[in-house]
Amino acid sequence: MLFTAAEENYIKSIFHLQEDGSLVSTNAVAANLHTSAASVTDMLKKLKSKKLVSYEKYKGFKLNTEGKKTALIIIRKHRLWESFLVNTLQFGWDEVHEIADQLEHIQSKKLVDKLDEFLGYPKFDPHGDPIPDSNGKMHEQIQTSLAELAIHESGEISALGNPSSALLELLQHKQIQIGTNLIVEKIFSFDQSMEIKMNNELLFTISHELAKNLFIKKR
Amino acid sequence: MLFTAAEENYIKSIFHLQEDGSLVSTNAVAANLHTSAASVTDMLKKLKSKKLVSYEKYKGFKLNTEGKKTALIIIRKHRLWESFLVNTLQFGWDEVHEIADQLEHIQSKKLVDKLDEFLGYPKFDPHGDPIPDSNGKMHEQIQTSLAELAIHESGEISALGNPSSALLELLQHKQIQIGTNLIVEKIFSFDQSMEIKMNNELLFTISHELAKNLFIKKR
DNA sequence: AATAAATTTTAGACAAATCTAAATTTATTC
DNA sequence: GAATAAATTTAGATTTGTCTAAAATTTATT
Repeated sequence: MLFTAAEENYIKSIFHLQEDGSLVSTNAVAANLHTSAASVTDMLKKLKSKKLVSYEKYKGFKLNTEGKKTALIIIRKHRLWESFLVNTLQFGWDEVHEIADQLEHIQSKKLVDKLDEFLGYPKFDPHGDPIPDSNGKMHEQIQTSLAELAIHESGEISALGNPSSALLELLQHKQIQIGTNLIVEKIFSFDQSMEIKMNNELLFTISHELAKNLFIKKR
Repeated sequence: MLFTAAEENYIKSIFHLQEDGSLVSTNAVAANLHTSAASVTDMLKKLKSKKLVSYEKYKGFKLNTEGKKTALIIIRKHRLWESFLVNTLQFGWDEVHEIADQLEHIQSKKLVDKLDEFLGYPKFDPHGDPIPDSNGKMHEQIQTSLAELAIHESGEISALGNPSSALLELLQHKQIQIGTNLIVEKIFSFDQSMEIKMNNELLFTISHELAKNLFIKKR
């Protein structure tokens, strides 16, 4: 099923506003999209007829299963394009949102999947938000970042937050990879840098910035 | 000045139809964009009011200087995105046109310039068409068709005469692409078909029809 | 519980881009 | 050069997405 850019913007907005399973209000969406409440009502009728939301007059609304699936496809595109803009084209993380808001509406599943592959299947975008995979599944942040580990805790590196070329270069040089075992030996309160023992032998100092981008399966 | 996707499509179409400085007809644009003549007339009034075309009722029309400048910006975007899709994301050159037709409408000069830089400032797109630089200047290329080469002459494929999907499919299958080096080994007077050695190893027979559609930079 | 306030929906209008059918202008042919 | 054909424009409608103002409904407050 294909949707217009306007429809997709409403779907995305509703998704972000229905944090848990709660109902969303007309005014909330209107404020979020900088549009009028009347426009939201109009669009809701359309989304209801397309079976993406459950909605009854005056009672609030929320995305149904199909609507959520659609939202995740759009969010996947948005976050992959943001990753591309920051990691590949060297944009600052603060200047990519507007452009990604346009790029997310490009219609081509193959393009998105090839972009994902090119970027190295990143799990998180430059803002640290999780990127849904091609089935709409997100790596829920059950994964702990290394930065959240306490002293003497140990685990195994399971994912990279943001596989930019700069990060990959650093990891390559230090021979850190997915599967590497580590234990936190010390944390300096001054800059929150950590001393980490890798595979029971090598001792590294790791910046807080880097630690936030290394995801760990605890043991 | 910003334009809608619809406006940009008409501007691009008129640009391609006014080869030299000739006037373009309503029907020609309608056919090119698969729309009705009435729609073209409507849009022409709009483009005239925005001072992009010179146009008088029933007399034909053409882009003025500002219109041509705008067209070149759109064409630059289209061809850079095609280069990205083929060179970076490994799309076949026969499957990128539709996607580039969407991407060319993304509004961000900075994005286009950064993409250009990332791609290494390419002068020609995967179909061999010249890419305007950020000032709208194109590297015009004096090209010979393969059919005009004499025996033992050599060169490099630099463009396609008529990149139809049928032609693209043939080239894709034979792994012939822009940049492929070749030398004419033999020409059969019977049907003017040629034996061509590609990249100093592969030997192909090429029909006169195909040779006329392959443009060569001689060496 | 009645009234006031806030929220939401409806009604009617508008701009963009498109269409079909009819009218107009230009081109062609006998 | 008049009749006919082709191309172009106009007139009137339609769809999408938006708006404002008014009406309907829900929620909050005396």
